[in-house]
Amino acid sequence: MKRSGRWGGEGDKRASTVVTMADVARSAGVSTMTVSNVINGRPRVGAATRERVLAAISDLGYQVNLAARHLRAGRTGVIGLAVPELERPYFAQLAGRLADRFETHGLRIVMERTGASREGELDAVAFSRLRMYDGLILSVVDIDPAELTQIRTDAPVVMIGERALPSRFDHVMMDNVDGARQATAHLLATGARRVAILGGNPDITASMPSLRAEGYAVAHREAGVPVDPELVVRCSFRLQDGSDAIRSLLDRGIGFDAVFALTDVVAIGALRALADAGLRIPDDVQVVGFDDIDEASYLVPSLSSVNPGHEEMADTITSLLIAQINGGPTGDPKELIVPAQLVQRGTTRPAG
Amino acid sequence: MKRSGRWGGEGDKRASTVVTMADVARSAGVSTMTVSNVINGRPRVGAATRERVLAAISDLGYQVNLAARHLRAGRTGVIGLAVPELERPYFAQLAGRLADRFETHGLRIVMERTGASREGELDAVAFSRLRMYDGLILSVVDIDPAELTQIRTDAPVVMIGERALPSRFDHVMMDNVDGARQATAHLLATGARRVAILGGNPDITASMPSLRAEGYAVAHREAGVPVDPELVVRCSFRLQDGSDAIRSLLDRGIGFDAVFALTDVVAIGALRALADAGLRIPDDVQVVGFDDIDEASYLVPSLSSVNPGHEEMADTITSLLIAQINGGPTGDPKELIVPAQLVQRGTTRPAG
DNA sequence: GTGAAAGCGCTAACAA
DNA sequence: TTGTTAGCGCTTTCAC
Repeated sequence: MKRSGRWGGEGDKRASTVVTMADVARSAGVSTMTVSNVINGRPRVGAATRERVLAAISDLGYQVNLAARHLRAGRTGVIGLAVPELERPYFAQLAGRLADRFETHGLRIVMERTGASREGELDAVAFSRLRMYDGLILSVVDIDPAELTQIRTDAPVVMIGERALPSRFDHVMMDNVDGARQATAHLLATGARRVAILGGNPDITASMPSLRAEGYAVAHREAGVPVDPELVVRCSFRLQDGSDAIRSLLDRGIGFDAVFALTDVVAIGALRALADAGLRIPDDVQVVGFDDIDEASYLVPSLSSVNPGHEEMADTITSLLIAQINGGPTGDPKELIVPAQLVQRGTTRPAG
Repeated sequence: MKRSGRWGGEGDKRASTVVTMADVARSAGVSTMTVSNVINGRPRVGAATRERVLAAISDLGYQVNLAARHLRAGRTGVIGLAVPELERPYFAQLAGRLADRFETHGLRIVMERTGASREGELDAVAFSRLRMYDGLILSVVDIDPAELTQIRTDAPVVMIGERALPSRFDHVMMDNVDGARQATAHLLATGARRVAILGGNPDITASMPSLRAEGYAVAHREAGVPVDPELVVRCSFRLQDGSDAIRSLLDRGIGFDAVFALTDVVAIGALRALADAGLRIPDDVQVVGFDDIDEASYLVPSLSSVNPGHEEMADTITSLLIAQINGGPTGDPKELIVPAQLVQRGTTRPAG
C-alpha cells in the first residue's frame, strides 16, 4: 500500500486504503501497463498473466481512478444536463428521455441544477467544469443573450428552451409562440372571452413567458378579442403560484372564463384554487396548460395542454450533440424549432 | 497554442484550440505556478503580474481543466445522487432538497439514474466512477443485500430507501412498514373492508413493496380484518400502472372499497381509472398514496398520502455524508429510520 | 506478449 | 514575489 486512505485508521472495518494500478502491478509482479491492458480488455495479454492480474485486482479491491483516466483520455463519457430546477416535471421527464437516447451511444446523462440564475448557468458552461463533460445540454433562462456570444468553450454544447438567440451554439427550441397561440385560440373558439394568463413575467424580452404571452396576444388578435391587462398574472412556476394567482384574481373580483397557465404545474395549482372556489371545469372555467407532462392525462378532469414535441425535442438534442462530439461543427450552429401541438382533454370544451 | 483542439479546423468560427495553463504562462511571461496562484486567488502575487496573467487568460479564453485539478486534489466537489429513474417525482423532489443543503457546504449535487437495476446500481458504486464524486447517495432497490457487503470503496456513501440491511454503509430509511400501517389503518378505521394494494412486487424480500405490504398486513391484523390475496395487485410504478391495476380489478369483478397505492404516482393513475369507472372518491372508494409528493395536496380531490419525513430525511442524509467526508467514520455505520406520518386529505374520509 | 518512458494539466512543497 | 521540481494515476508509444 502506498499510503493510507482517506479514513486511514488501522483496524477500520471499512476499506481503508486507496489502491492504485501500481499496487496491483507490484502485487501481480507485472508492469502497470499490463494491468491497464487487462482492465481494458486489450488483446495481447497472456492467459496466466491475466489471471494473476485479475486475482491481484480483486484481492486488493482495486478500482480505476477515473479522474486520471479522463485526464489522459481527454473525455469522460458523461453528458451534463443543466436545468433550472431538478424537481420540475418537464425537465425530469426530459432527462429520462435523454438518458434513454444517450445510453445507446454509451454516454451517461447527469443532471444538475442552475437555480435558473445567470450565475448558475454561466457556471455550468463558461466558468466551466465543462471539461468534466463530453457535452453539455443547457437550459438557458437567465443568461443575457449578449453574454451568450461571449462564452468561450470548445466543448459541445446544445442550448434548449428559449427563443431564437443569435449565438454560436446549437439551439433547440419548442415553438412557444405557436403553442401558446393554439392553446389560447382553442379557448376563444370554444366561447371564452376573458382568458387569464398565469405564470412568469412576460415583460422580460425573449423569455419563455414573453413568448407564450405573445402567442396569447396573437390568438386574441386573430379572434378579434381584446386583451385585458388585468388578466395577466405574473407568478413563478410552482404549484402554489398557480393557486395563488387564481385566488388573487378571485379576491380582486376580476372575472374570467378561461385560464391559460404557462406550465402544467401552474395549471395544476390553478385547478386546485378553482375547485376550492366551487367553479366547475370546464363549464364555468376552461383551463389549458403547457408542457404536456405525463401527469396531464391522468388528472381528473384530464388537463388540456400543449405538447412541445417531447420526442422530437429529445431526438434533436441528442443528434445535434452527438454530431458535435463526433464530428465537430458541420457548418454553422443550428437553430431548430420543434413544432408544438395542443392536446385537447377534459379541462376544455371540445372545438365547435 | 500547443495543439489543435477537438474541432481543430482552421477558420472555424468557434473556439478551436485547447488552451492550457502553460499557454497562459508563456503568453504572460510567467510560470504556470503564478498562473495557478492567480486563478485560485492565492495571496502573494504582484498586482502587475496578476493583471498580465488575467489579460492572457481572457485573451486566450483559458479554462481550467477540472479533470487535472481533480486528479491533483483527489476530490471533485461533487456529490452523486443515483436514483432508479430521474422522472419519479419523489426522487426529483428529494434531489431539490438535497441540492439546497449541499450547496451550503460548497458541494454540488448531480443526479444520475440506475434504471433500478442491479447493474446500474453497482455501476454507480463499485464499478466505480466513484472517484468522480466526493460522495455518493445511492437509492438501492435491486442490489442483493449480500452483495452490498462485498462492495469495496473508500468513498463516502449513504444508502437510502430500503429496509434495514446489515451493511457497512450508512443507511437512511423511511419507515415503510409503519407508514403503510398508518395508511391502511386509517382506511379500515373509516369503514373500508376490502382494501386493494397496488404496486411493486411484495414477494421480493426486503424490498420497498414487501415492507409496505407488511404494514398493510399489520393494520389488517390489528383491525381483525382478513387480507384477500386477490386485492394485491403487482405492478410497476408509473401512472399507467396505477390505472391498469384498477381496470384489472374492475374487469375481474373483484370488489374493493379502498385503495392503498404504494406510491403517489400509482395513486394518481388509480384515481384516473376510478373516475373513468364512475366511482366517487372517497364515497365509493377511498384512496391513499405514499410519498406525499408536492402534487398530492393540489389534486382534486387532494390525495391523502404518507409523508415519509422529507425534511428530516434530507437533513439526515446530508449530515451523515458530510460527516463521512470530513471526518471519516465516527464509529459503526449508522442506520437511521425516519418516522413517517399519514397526511389525511380529500381522498379519504375523516377519522372517527 | 510485456515493459520503460513520457506526459495528460494541474498544484504542493520547497527554493531562489 | 516568483520559479523549479516532482508527481497525482493513468495510457500512448515504442522498444524489447
